[in-house]
Amino acid sequence: MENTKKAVEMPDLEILFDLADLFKVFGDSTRLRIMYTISDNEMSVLNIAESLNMEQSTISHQLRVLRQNKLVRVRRDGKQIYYSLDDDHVKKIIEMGLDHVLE
Amino acid sequence: MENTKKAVEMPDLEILFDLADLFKVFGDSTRLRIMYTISDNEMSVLNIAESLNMEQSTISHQLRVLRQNKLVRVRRDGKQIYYSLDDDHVKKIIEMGLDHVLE
DNA sequence: ATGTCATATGAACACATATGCATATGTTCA
DNA sequence: TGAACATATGCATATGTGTTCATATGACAT
Repeated sequence: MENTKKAVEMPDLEILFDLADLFKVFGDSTRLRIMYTISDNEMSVLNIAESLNMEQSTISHQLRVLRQNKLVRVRRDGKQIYYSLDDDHVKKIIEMGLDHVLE
Repeated sequence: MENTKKAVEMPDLEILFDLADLFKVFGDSTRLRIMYTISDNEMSVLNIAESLNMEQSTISHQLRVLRQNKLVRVRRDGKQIYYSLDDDHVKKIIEMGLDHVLE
């Protein structure tokens, strides 16, 4: 074999759009902070807002984005709604990026 | 141990901004297409543009973004400048995202 | 040096997006 | 039912971003 690199076929355009949309979600520091905040424990919206010292509505807006992209789990308990990271998959994506940034 | 999830410490804000900036780069379908195009072979700017059926300047602008984020390697040969993906690291980030999108 | 080709850059525009304010929705408890 | 609390949503706005056009920069050959 001349070339050791495997040819990676380009996914369909539609999938590429979805992929770009996914990475867009990770491309905002507020959302990253939210993800870190709920990475080990679920948290209510207000708790997240206080923890990050930001407006409740800002957090709520961004949580919606995370929800729509299936990156968080949601659980209602009375008046409060608790959010947590959906899976370790999400953490891995972040860690991969972090590796690149830190090197 | 009650909680099996490891507590992941939140990186400093400055690093989070860098991290968000990195993911922003992946958050555009044109740049993703460019990355796929040069993932197994280096390619000249014009070749990339023709291959994706886009303006040369559009590609050039986006290649600059990729360059600034150290995601591509650059090699000059005469009048042409050849771009290739910087490392397999980049591919892994894309694949991670793809896994999430396709599931 | 001049013309030609390849690439990069600047400006302008259209479009997307993050945030904050005000308010609506939904839940609990009295 | 009504008050109090938690969350979500609509709107307005400021800021960011992708693309195109025109042009500059740089390299090569004659």
